Amino acid sequence: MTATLLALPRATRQNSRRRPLLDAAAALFRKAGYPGTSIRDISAAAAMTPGAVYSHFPSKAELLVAVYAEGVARIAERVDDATQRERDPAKRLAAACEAHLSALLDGSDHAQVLVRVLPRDVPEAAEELDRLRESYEARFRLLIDDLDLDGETKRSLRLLLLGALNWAQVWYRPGRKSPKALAKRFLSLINVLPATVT
Amino acid sequence: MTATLLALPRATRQNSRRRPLLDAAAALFRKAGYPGTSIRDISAAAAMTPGAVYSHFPSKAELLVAVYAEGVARIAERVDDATQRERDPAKRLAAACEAHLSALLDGSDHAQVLVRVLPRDVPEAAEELDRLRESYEARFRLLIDDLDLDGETKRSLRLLLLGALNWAQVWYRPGRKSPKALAKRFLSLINVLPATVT
Amino acid sequence: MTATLLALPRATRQNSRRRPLLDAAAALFRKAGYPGTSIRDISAAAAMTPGAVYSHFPSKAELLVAVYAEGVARIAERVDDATQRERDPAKRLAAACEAHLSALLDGSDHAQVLVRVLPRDVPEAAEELDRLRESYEARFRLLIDDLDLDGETKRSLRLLLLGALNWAQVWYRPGRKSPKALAKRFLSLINVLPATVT
Amino acid sequence: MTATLLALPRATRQNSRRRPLLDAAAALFRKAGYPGTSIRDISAAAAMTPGAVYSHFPSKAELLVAVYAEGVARIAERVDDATQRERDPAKRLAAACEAHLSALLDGSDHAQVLVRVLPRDVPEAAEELDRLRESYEARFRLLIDDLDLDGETKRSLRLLLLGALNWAQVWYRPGRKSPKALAKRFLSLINVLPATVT
DNA sequence: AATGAATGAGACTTCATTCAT
DNA sequence: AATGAATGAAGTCTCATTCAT
Repeated sequence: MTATLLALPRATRQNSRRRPLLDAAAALFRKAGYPGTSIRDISAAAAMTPGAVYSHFPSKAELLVAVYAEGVARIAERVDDATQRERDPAKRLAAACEAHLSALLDGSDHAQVLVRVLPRDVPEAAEELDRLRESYEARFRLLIDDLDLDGETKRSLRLLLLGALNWAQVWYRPGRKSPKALAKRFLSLINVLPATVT
Repeated sequence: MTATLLALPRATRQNSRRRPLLDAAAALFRKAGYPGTSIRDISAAAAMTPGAVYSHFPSKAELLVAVYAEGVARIAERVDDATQRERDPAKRLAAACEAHLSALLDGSDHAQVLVRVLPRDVPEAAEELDRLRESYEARFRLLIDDLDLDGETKRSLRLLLLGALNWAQVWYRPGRKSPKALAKRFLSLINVLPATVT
Repeated sequence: MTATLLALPRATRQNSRRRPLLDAAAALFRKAGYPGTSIRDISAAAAMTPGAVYSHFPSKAELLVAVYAEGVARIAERVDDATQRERDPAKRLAAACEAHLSALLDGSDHAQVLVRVLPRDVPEAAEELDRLRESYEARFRLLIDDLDLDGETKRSLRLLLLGALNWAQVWYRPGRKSPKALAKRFLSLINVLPATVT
Repeated sequence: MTATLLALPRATRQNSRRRPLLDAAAALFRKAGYPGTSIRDISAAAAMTPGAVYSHFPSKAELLVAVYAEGVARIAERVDDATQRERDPAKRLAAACEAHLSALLDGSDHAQVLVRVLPRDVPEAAEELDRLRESYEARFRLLIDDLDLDGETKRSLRLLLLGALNWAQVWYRPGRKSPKALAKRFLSLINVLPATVT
């Protein structure tokens, strides 16, 4: 058994505590926001000492960046997955919106942090966080580009949809209506999309 | 007459520093958010000592509540003003959206704080802040109630519009396009509104 | 009516708020101790502003001294009253102990402050407070001097009795046994006093 | 062996500053009382920064509780030691009283804090402090239970003795008479104890 | 990779007191 | 005699981060 442990690839052992740390941080950032979460809180939730956190991340802001990056990866995976099942551009956009909202309201803590913690509230990392968000939202640019609309309308449509969906985290309470159904409802109000998308 | 003479200066003195204090707080909360703004920052901006702040407000959270209340009053005034100029329900809603977005992006610091600082980030005051926001957003409930739509559509329309508008504070950069024009663009994408509203 | 008010002797009007102030201070000092009571607390309880307190007393410590002085006067009056009804020295001491304990546990806030707030906890006024206490406790010196005991025994008896009685404020809870009965009990344990004193 | 080597320094390091911290706090609490002692005072006396105190105790009140607990341990040890040398119940009680008074007037700062700081002056910790005091004073209950007295007399005797002894801290000045001699004097005045106890 | 103690700055808040009015 | 705002110092405590071990 000891032999097995020692034989594991170095990287695996090294990062063995990185995973729980990242998850604990994601859970707390989502619940209490970035300033509302202390390194002590995170380390306690991950069963470490505060100092140990710095063996994995050089600062609290970098830890947030890592959570953000994972959030992007997770939500992107869900959106990409939903998108690939459709061929019609409007249906692809609709599927993306549904997956997006599901992830933000119901999904992993990491994904929810994308909207719970806004870059402007973490000046030290704002640029990086914006980059990460943008790398994800680029999907919506592309999806909307496939629609037969003029440029200004495309931009407005993107901002309208993402804004309405992201803001849902402010008012959403679980139980009433599923995120998917909410997204469908929103889409049904858009006049540049065919009524058949949902 | 004597009473008037004695009462006036007193009333003036009493509130003389409350106004700059409130304004300084609004400016800083808008710029840096609630946790990003310290009592020291505020008192310095209002040319007071930190302790003096507590002659006017019993806590930082109560100071925020006062800013919120004023923000609500200011944005409500602008929206009400715009609304009263129209008779057609759809046009009234459109005017409200334009005024709302103008206030949030261009208007007084106090109004902008409504969207810059979210209740969930200030647990001690969250309930009160939510009440204040709701007292303002009730206007949109009423405006949408005048449209000829079913209840579920009304609710979705309200959430879609307010979400998209509120979220604009996240991506908006002054210069490009006016808040009013942005709002018009958003409204033009809504299929339950006549194309003539804007 | 106005005429009446103005016609009152000057001193009376001047000190009209001194009484409620003193009483409020006594009540709060008794309940919460000296450091546990702020000028704000006192002024609020007396329906004044904090600044107004300084129209009557130059400092918080001096206010305490005034309460102490009144406490001494009140407890002294009760003890003197009880004492004068007896002729036998031992009975006079017993009556004094009973009155003393009654005043400390049941009596006016002012008297209770004598034991609730100890001079050592208010360095600025310690000397004055000690003087006041001593001026009161002198009664017990005199009463015990009338007993037929040697000097060292007199001193020990005084310290034993006053200590036991004063400390009662620490453990006493109303309801069980009356202060008078408690004092009698204590006295019945003293061998230099005749069994008939109580 | 390796374990021992690694474990010892660690254990040593862990508690190395707790001891001076506790001692500094005890000394200051005894001298100036609880509200009269600031965390800054304590940390300075222990050659730490104020923040470092919180590596050892979560609050000032908890620090006091720790001092109290040690005070109880120390005075209890002295009383138990004195008690064990005697067989006769009355003599055991007398020995306890002498040890008790010695500890309170002459003993370690920690023990003196038991009487210098009263639970009622620290509301946040009052319950815990009372528990600690009671756990110590239980000894006197037991010692007095061994005397041949009725219940009410036992209770009065305990309160009389402990009160008189504890109050000594208020008037005692070193030099005149030893604590032991004082305790003997007090005991000699008690009629339910044989004259031979001292 | 981890510990736990420590730092140093800074957080909010309280308080006795002062003072112009 | 009173007001209410202000001061200035000090209060307890938190926090991200560092570092010897």
